[in-house]
Amino acid sequence: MSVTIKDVARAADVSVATVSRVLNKKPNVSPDAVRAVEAAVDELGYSPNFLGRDLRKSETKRILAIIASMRHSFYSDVLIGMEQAAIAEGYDVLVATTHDDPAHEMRLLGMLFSRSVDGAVLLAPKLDAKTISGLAENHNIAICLERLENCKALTVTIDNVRAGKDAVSYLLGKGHKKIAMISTEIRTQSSIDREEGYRRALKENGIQFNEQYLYYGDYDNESGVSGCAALLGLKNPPTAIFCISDMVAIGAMNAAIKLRRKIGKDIMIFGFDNISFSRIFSPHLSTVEQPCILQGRIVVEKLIRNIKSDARDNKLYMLPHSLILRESTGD
Amino acid sequence: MSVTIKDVARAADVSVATVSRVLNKKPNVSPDAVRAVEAAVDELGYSPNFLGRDLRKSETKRILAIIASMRHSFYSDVLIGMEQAAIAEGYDVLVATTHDDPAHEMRLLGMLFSRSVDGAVLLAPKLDAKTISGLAENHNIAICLERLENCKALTVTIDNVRAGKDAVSYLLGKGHKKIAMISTEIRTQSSIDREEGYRRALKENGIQFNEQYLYYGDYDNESGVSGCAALLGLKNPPTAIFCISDMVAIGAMNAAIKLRRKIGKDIMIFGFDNISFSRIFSPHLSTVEQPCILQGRIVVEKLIRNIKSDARDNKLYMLPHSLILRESTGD
DNA sequence: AATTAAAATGTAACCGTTTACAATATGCTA
DNA sequence: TAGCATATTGTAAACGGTTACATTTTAATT
Repeated sequence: MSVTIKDVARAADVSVATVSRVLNKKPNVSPDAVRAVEAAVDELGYSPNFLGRDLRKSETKRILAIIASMRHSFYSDVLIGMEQAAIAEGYDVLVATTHDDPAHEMRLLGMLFSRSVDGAVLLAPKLDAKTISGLAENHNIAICLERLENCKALTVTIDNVRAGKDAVSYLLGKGHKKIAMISTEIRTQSSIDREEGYRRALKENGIQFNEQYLYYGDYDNESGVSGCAALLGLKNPPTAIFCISDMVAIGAMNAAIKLRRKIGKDIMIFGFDNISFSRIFSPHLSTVEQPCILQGRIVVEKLIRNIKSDARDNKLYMLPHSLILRESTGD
Repeated sequence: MSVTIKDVARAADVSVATVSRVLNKKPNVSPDAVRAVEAAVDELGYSPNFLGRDLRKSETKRILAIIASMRHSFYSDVLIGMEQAAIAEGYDVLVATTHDDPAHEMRLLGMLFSRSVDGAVLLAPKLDAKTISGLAENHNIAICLERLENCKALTVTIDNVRAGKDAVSYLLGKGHKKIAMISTEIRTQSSIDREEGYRRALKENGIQFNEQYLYYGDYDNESGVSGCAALLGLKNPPTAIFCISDMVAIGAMNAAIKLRRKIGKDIMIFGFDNISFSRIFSPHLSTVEQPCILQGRIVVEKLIRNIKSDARDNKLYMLPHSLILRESTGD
């Protein structure tokens, strides 16, 4: 059917070993042989079957990035970082989506178990810590953009407690005392951590936590709309809202505008992620920026180190975040 | 090192053939053997090495989707459709990004040539028609979301000429005579086609094409901003603008707002893609919707059919689009 | 020219599966 | 119980590469 290394060997009148050596640019092969092989390769339009190679070498030089969906655009930057690091080491990055289904996430991890890839990075996993911990003992798994409590697996993320605290502290510093938060119903660790940061900032400034100021939704726009509407409808409404994501923050701004509040004046809105829309939407959104590209680069660098060595680094790495201040907080 | 089918065979006290039969649920294997093998598999934590299997069977049951970047969120829906069709046929879909670099696109196609995947779908390819035509002769390649002039490769897209014509005709139907278009500098076929649709709509309604009304930028927000500003700055400004993408349209709306035009009244804006932001942004955007999920599903169905048979279907399929009318055209 | 080291090449085993084919075990019929 | 069909099992050859090792060729040294 398809042309193999044997066909090339025959055409070039050399052995398969020589062909392999030429193809892999190994030393100790004569210029004549190189020419003959290259000619045969062109002639026949040969390209090596990686299944054979990968099987023999027991490595694929491929890393799988497992993401929930392509909707969330900041995965894009993480991917860029992952690819930079991967290409530098001669690896390729493949992406697969779980559509928020832990079962599908597990199915995709099957590519790792079946040795179709050398390692996998879970971007914001849906599987629980215990499961992943177990798998990470025997496989090259890493987690990025999220941490899992009590999960012994290589993890690269930011310090969401600090990030939440920084954002809220900034609002406090501007003199706000009535600060609300729109968080998520789903208890991801990043939400828990950002909430914890919110609480700590209040506490350290001697402000009593107010149950009514904590609204639960999801990461999407509609949650921001309904959350903001609910919060501003309170008898004693907040003057600032810290949102779990930029999408939520944009929803919140839309709701505030509809209620004729002057954003950045009557009401401050703080987002999280610094998605590209946060500076397209008017007013421009203040937000927390994660170093996405860097996280991607680091996680792949460390994962590849794990793949290459037998000692497994399964530590937690937290990278620095930063605040981006724009119109929505009056800046 | 790692546990193989031989280890399982030894532990279950059967031959590797029997293990393989159990694993693949082949008939004619005794209940005893099934039990023994399953016990051994659990015991040893065995999972089959697909490199071996794939090599032997010369198939991977994997399809690669090659996209420019994850920035453009509507790829997400196409992916969903692709996965639906793939999973129904027992295939997996992997994604890889080119970052708009044709060389990288070619590198990724290498996964196809090296038989690491059974087929590849190019979502909006950057390689030229001739190159792809050549490759498609010997490989299972398909194109989606874009067509290439004179490219003999399986293609699934919409009729962009009609789509452009429909959008502009709608504006004409509302009585507008001065209709501009913001297109792209880069001559992708979809841009060319949508422009052609724009021209045809004008022509059929007896309106002279006005060079000044055709602005060239890219697919991003900033092009919309500068394009709209330029168009509205003309001595004889248009009263409606058809934009090559929703991102551009949103930029255009931002510019129009800044210039204190009432969108949907003083100026109509029409987008393309129906991205989720088009109904979040205020005013809501009128736009052309492509059947993304359907395109994904169809392209994979047909690609898998090609993979399974030896006859190669390399025709062009155009799926129906629709107009979504919202506030930005006064609806 | 003989000796020897170095360079180039080839042979064949191996990676982990699947599967054609052969061999054995089982059940049924007469 | 022999004879035969059928069900179950095992053996070994692929699949397409890489690479250790053996072998041949070439170049260098005397």
